[in-house]
Amino acid sequence: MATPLPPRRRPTMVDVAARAGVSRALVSLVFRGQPGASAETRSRVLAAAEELGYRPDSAARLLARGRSRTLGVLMTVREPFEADLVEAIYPEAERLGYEVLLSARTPGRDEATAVEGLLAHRCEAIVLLGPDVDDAFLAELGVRTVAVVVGRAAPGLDSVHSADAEGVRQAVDHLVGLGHRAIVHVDGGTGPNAAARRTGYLDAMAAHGLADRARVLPGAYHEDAGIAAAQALLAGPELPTAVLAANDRCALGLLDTLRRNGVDVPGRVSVVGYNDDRLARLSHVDLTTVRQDAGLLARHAVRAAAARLDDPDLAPGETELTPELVVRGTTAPP
Amino acid sequence: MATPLPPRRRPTMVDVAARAGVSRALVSLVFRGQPGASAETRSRVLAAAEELGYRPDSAARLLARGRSRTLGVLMTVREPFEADLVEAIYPEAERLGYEVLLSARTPGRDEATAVEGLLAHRCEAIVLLGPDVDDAFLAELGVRTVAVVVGRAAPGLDSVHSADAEGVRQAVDHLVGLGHRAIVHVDGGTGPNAAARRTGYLDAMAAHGLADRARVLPGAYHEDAGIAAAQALLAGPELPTAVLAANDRCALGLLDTLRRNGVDVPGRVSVVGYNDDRLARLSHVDLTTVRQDAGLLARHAVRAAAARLDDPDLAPGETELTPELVVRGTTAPP
DNA sequence: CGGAGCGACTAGAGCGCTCTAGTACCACGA
DNA sequence: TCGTGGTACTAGAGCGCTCTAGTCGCTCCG
Repeated sequence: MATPLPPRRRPTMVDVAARAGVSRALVSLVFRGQPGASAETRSRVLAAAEELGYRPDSAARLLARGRSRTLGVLMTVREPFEADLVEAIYPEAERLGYEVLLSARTPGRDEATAVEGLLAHRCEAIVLLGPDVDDAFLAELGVRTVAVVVGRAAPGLDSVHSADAEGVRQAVDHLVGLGHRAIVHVDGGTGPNAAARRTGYLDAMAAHGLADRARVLPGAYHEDAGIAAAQALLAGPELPTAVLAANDRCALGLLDTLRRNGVDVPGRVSVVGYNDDRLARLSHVDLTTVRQDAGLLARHAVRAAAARLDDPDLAPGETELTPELVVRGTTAPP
Repeated sequence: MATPLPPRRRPTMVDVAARAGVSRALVSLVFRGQPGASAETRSRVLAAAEELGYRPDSAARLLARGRSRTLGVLMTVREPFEADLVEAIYPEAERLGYEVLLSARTPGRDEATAVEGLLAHRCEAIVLLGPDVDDAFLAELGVRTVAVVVGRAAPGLDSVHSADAEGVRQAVDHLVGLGHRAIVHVDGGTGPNAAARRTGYLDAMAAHGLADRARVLPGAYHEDAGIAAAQALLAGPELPTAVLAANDRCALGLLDTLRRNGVDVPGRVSVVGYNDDRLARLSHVDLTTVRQDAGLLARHAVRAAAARLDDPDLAPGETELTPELVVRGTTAPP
């Protein structure tokens, strides 16, 4: 019993072929589901593979076949809206016969690094979720590979995003309709689309003849920015009657800080978010927000990538989806 | 100008070698940072590669080299605590010379599928974050590859988790110390470690002579469970003075629902979470919770994987880290 | 002056697959 | 009898790398 375990080598096609008494090529055929093997042989091969615990090596497969049929997705690991997107990307990719590889940007790992990782693993196309990089980087990436940008426009590349200005306009319309005049916007700073949302806000205010009431507070796309903005508002001379946050996470920070300081929402101040991510929908949050349909965005992105892989000469397209205001419990007449 | 673009083939080592006027092998040497190339040649090779936009193909590299030096991580895309873990895994993996590939379980994509994807991409080891599968599956995986389980014990495999019973005990001690007697536990249902936390709670209560006051409410590891539990408590004959939630997300739902129903936290009811994920730390949440050190868990997990890859005969080990109660603003004397 | 030793470089096999171009065999029709 | 066409299968090249076993000049030393 002192025999050492055989060096538990991963079984290969050769092993399966030997065991099934056929050639390597036949095994390959069977595993690719191609015709040319009799039903009887097919099942013998499958059985042999099963017994050996064989599973095709995708590196070798990748190398041999020109294509990897793998989609790389660049994401942020703690962004609820991106989580919604990722969840919707998997089924659509599978439907089109693509695998998905995820790579996360984190505080210590920038987008370039994350993308390089995906590229080295031979992803045929990269889907970038809300990338926060400059257009030059994207353009260069677009030359090197197929890239689809989700969540913002990207000149020269395929992009899928929602009409931010339109979404913000709906939110402003809603608030004005309720009777609000003092409507503040906490913006997304230099984040993706922040500029679009900001100008959308300013334009919408102007359209209602409230250009002089417009007020933009510097913010960002996370809770802390909402907290800071709320504190700034509380410290100011007078609270606005409504706040339009850069996104839901920002709105959450804002909401909570206001409430903790005794400000009734929506009684005294109305709050509107942006994205309609899972957090906003939680019944205890019940945030009025602008919905971007994550499933639709994801499906469009995957399809754009697939279409471009099928035909590289396709002109890059910008898909703009119309967002939709979802009125919930954080808005009311002033 | 009608010349079609040359079929934008990805450049290979051969191209670089040709351009630099050296052999393929030399280029390989340079890219692996091995000695054996003069500084002058080295920079010529690098320059040629740069000009061509060459990047090593990791599929081919993987195939040629026996090892892929890639770690697969199974995660849930919307779990804040797992996000903390993932963020900590990257730097540690890099330090040890491993790449990281992420694969997400989602409602429509189970753990087995996610793991298969990683395996097909030749991950040498799989790190499973809070897997919700049975031990048989884990055991089988452990035979097929190197697997490290994070967040729960796994017989026969390497695992890294914190001492849940101990963490819960600290929380109960803290509450009892504040004067609480009516302490309810909203549990994690069938989720990983839920049982450990539940018995930890029951034991701790018993240790304080409060066995007959112990009360467990069925719950789960998400906000909705917290909301439901809060509603159940509010509908009950009498509110407890303290609630110990299954995790932070559950605590959050609970907290918010209580507050929205006019229950002062911590004035009337104290709430304790579990995990200390980023959400709990947000200043507007300020949750008293049991901290599991994500960074430490992640580092241990990566190191365990690496150690086992270096020496497959290593006995599998269970690392239990001691959690630590973090007292914040949601607990006070009854 | 004849190697030994060393640094710089190359040839070529092989990693586990895919895929094209076959071969072998069996009806079946003329 | 000989194709003819179809089905079942195989041989072997090649994907882009790595890595072992070299070769080719040098310098250096006894």
